[in-house]
Amino acid sequence: MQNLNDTAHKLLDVAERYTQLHGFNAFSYKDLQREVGVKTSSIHYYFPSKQDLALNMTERYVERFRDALKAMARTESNGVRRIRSLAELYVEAVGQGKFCMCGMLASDMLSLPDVVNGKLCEFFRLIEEWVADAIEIGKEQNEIRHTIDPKPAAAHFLAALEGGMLIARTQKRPEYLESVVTEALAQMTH
Amino acid sequence: MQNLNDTAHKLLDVAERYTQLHGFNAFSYKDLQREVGVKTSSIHYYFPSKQDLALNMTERYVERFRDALKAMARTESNGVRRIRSLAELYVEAVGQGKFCMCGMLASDMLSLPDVVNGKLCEFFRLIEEWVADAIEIGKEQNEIRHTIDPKPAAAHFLAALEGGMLIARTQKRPEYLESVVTEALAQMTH
DNA sequence: GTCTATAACTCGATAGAC
DNA sequence: GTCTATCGAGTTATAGAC
Repeated sequence: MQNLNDTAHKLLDVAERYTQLHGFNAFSYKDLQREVGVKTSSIHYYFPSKQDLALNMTERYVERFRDALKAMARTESNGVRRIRSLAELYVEAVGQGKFCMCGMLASDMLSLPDVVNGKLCEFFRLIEEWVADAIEIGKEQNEIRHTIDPKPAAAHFLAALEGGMLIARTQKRPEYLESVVTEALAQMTH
Repeated sequence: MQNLNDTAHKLLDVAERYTQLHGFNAFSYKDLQREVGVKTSSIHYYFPSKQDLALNMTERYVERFRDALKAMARTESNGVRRIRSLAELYVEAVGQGKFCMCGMLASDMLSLPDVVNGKLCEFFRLIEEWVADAIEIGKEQNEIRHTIDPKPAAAHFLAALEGGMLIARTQKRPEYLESVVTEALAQMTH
């Protein structure tokens, strides 16, 4: 991903935003041309096919998200608050009318190459394990109940996060997602 | 919805399946022509625009789902088992590689008319209230903890259901959704 | 109601000059 | 790297005969 120049990154930025707002199949190279100021034929120079664009976009996104998770783990040692800071990212995105980029791609999975689907699985597994770690820490800090099994609880939390985002966006109510997160944490803590 | 003839219903059947598998913008009138055996121009006779198709499809879906919920409530008086029977529908759909139709439309909401979006909100509210009722009953039957507040807990459960479906489908693992449901119920019950 | 024929448009993608 | 020009295919939608 680091072997892409400035123009390529701008193209991925716009593609990413369109994907989160409208879906990957709902924007065209012409949209990128209009927003970045580079002709569609030049876009094909960077990404020969739209599937190449999908793969590069997803790889960059997952890479950045992994870094963001590491940073959050570094700056927040409290398990529950660590989970809350992840949820903040999602709430903020919904506030901008966006859905999770990988969630959006997941809904379009049948029209995307398998390698992209693999990246989506990697993304979800990544967050799941990060949340499981945070839950484990929360248990050690005696804030999360000892009856909670970190792994399935993390899968459950991630599912609620993705689904809550989808529903909150539909209803144009970011508070919906906040309420889902609050309830999720309430059920896990004492 | 009852004022549609047999051909119209067949068209909606196929449109519904395509939407759940690929998304509303990922199939064309030509796909319907191939599967139903009616020319695309005839499809426009029933549904002048594709947005009309979207609205009719969604209205019929919500109407049928409402009936299915009523039937489940009638045949199952146990709150927890009632919730489980709803989850069964979702698990079965994932087993067929499908996503929730309204969840799929929710991801395409920006390309759909507002009236469809209204139907999606109605759908989610419908399920949420149904689940809240089931939780209330589960509390009365002393299976669900008295500390659980039905309304936010129902929103949380619905979110986990939708998100779990999305992730399970991505990973081609219906068991993922089953595990999410099991965890959700475990956290709510004693 | 269903058909043939076609309009009008958009899409991803390529060739080749600079 | 970026451009102009264009191809071929796909899309929704309409007109009009039967």
